[in-house]
Amino acid sequence: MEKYNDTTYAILGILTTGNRSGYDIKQFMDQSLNHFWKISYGQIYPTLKRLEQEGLARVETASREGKPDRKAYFLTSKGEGALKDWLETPLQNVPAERNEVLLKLFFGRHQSKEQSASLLKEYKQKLEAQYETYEQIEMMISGDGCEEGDAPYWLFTLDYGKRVTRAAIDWCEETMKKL
Amino acid sequence: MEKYNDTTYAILGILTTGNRSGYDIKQFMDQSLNHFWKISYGQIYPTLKRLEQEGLARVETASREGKPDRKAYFLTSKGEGALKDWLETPLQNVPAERNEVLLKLFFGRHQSKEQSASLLKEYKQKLEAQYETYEQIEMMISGDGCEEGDAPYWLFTLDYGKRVTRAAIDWCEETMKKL
DNA sequence: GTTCGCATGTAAAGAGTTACATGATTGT
DNA sequence: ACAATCATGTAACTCTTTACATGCGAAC
Repeated sequence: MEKYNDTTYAILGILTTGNRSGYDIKQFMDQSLNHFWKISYGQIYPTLKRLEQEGLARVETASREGKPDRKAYFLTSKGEGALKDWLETPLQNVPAERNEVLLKLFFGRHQSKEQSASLLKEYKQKLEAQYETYEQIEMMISGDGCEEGDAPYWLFTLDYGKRVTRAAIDWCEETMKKL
Repeated sequence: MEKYNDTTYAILGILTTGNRSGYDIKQFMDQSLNHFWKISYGQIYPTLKRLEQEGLARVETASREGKPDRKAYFLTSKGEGALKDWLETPLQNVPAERNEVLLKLFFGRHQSKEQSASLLKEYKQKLEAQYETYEQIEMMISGDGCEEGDAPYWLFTLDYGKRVTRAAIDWCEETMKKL
């Protein structure tokens, strides 16, 4: 069996949500998975092509006068199987996130306390904005029938984002005091 | 002025700590920056070469009979300037960390509750191991004269790691209950 | 005698972003 | 007129890892 990377499985998974075209997938990702998985068109379109070539998805091309074609991708049973296989595979690595703020603070000895403080302040603001975004998405999902289907799982991931972001905000505050 | 990426600045910064060779840099990174910045030899050696070519560092090669040469790199004043300039530049992006666990949980509808639970359990174990690693490094740094020099800043980054990891562990526990 | 630590480096492959190209429609 | 949204896609570039190549000395 071919090997795919996690990004490919992300796309495979999104196809189960009813988002069918490359464009749809990008939209959906920007709204829902953005806090833990980003992706660009430069990956989406070639990946969809490959999925189709290898029988994990089939495509329906709708020609619409004037407008560009709209290609809708659908998972095949082989595709569904591949997704489930991947879901079952144990975790490989919990990869360290790269954090520019920590990297700069690590070398903070070489700058003034004020500079370190403004770095933390800037970071805190971005984290707070992120936190609000999570709350907004949460409200959108929570609305209708959130006890069923995908919604509970989506809310779990948002809860993660909120908790971790909250912890980071607290750290910013505490660290500013210690400087 | 040339443009460098954050990885290059990480190496530049490490040169201020007294770690001089490519090998030293890798060792130091694996011990101290591992939780927010990883790097491979494939990046270190070419980067050091470039730093030297562009005058940010100079190199002293020690030929030792039998053994391979040992190259020690030292920051030039130009290199120190470049590091300080980078430290002052505002944050560009707080890039979303990619998280395989969240990605799998997001599509949790397509697997059994038991499978989702074991995913979380596995993740929790890795996080707890990570937490312990942070505590061990913390103890090593805390030992001698930790009020001076780089130590306080290094402890800040470890505190971040601990807080965020703790939040993630809590989330694992809570989410397992909700499944 | 084999593995581990020291110590350097390169080549190839994979992953991912950015910029570009095309072109219709809709709203300001 | 101009920008935004819809919609597809490719090429070039950057970043990063992995695998390989070399070879000594010490420990087991």
